[in-house]
Amino acid sequence: MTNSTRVSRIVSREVADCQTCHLRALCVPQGLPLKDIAELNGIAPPLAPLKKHDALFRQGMPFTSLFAVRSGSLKQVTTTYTNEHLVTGFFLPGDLVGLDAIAEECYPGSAVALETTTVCELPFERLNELSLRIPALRQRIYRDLSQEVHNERLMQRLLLNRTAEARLARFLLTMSASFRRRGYSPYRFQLAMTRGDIGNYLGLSLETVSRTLTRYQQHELVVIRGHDFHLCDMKALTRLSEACGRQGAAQQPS
Amino acid sequence: MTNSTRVSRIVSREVADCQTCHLRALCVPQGLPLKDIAELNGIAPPLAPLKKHDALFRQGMPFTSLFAVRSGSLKQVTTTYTNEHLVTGFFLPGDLVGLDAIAEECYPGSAVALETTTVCELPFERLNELSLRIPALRQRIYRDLSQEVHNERLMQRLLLNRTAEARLARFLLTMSASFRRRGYSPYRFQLAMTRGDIGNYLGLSLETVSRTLTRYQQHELVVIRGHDFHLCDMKALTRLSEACGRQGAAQQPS
DNA sequence: CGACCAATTGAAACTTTTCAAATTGTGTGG
DNA sequence: CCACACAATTTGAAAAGTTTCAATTGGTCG
Repeated sequence: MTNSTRVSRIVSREVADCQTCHLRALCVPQGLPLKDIAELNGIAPPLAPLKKHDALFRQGMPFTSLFAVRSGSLKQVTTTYTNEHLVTGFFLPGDLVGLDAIAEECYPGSAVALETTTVCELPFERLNELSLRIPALRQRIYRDLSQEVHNERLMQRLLLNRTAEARLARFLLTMSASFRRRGYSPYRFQLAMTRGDIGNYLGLSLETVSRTLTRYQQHELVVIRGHDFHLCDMKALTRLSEACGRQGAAQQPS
Repeated sequence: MTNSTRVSRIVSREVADCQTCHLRALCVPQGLPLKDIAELNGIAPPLAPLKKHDALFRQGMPFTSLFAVRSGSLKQVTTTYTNEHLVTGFFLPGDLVGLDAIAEECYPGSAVALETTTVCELPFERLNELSLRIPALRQRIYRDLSQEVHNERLMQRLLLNRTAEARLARFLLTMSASFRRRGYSPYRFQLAMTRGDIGNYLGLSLETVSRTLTRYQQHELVVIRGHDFHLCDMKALTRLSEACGRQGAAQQPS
């Protein structure tokens, strides 16, 4: 349909720096010894920048690499066999994109740039080989994968039993924490995705997202100007995100 | 409180080497054929049977092993820091319990038997050692973990945008598929968990679960007697589970 | 049998979606 | 650079779905 989402994956392998890229890429939750990181240098060339709406990879393409986000952001969209488009994740600088492809041999969703975005490619074959020689790397991959499993599990449940207010509060706080971990301000950040993307991700209609955000502003919890987010009252947001508005959760299940 | 949920985990560590068994043991999504469960006996000795409400492990205990379910069933319950109890998964014979603990060093939830249940213990250290020598095994672990990530991601989104009717239909079909994979009838099976457990898992109140199930019966899609489930009209259930009752999904997110 | 827990059912309150329309923002071509 | 078209956002009001509260039934176990 729209050719603006064509795949642009032209590799420009002339980049030497990338040391920082590796560090950030592979040290998201926890670091890898520096001497091991050095070994990775050869294998992660940054790709040509993606423009907004460009796909890093498309659902169904054979899995070859993980990608570490250097700058910008992406969303992952999975199209189900019933032809629904589900936003299954957002990726910020430092995130590894493609982890959920390892099992499939193919990417189970498309990664689409939300803005101008640059990534490093980490060919999985090479990672695999390296992981034999570098125990810490193997451990790291295990950890990241397992971490994902756990995060998804918990996030899912947390969202399911919650009101729009709580979901959105949690979303904002999660984003805030991401930025904090990366050394950016947790109080003020830009989110390139649309209200529709957020709603899709959280299981809410875009109208509900808009309304809820408006209500937050009226209560002076946040100030939002387009894609510019300003968290003013983290405490209140935290309280909201924890309020278990619906049952099914707090009870003793047996 | 109730001492019936005491931890029973007696390890017997005499391990004979059997690569195939380990490999098969790791075939989580597919489940483990019944005849192979016997084979596991040598390497991964079954623990003393758990009685209903017994915990296989408790949230926070140091992670040491994965467990393969031999018979019976369990639920995993995670208690959040806000003291909510979330049912994060159900495990049937052939399932691997504990995958999401690898990242944490500790089990991120408690595994509680829903009925009399037997499991085999798979010490993770051994798996880890073996994975060094057996590339296929390492691949298998990667794959299973990644599969989980993907499944969780998709399941989450699918549930989030759906009505109670669709969620429950999907739940039943998922269970049905599990039983089919294990060689049991996909049309008739027993689920030991309570309506409350199901509701908690799906993000619905137990009343809604009950009502929806009743409605299914009125339309003759199923026959349910307590924990005895009878799926009569799989097609209709499938149709229901696919109906995207709410927006946020079907739209082109950009 | 009685106590207790799970399941069912009803009715009111509440939340979210849906539909519709107005407004703002953005990028492109003249 | 402006104007236009198109996308994203906001807002309103009615409809739909879910939860909550409350009461009842059914089953199990000591």
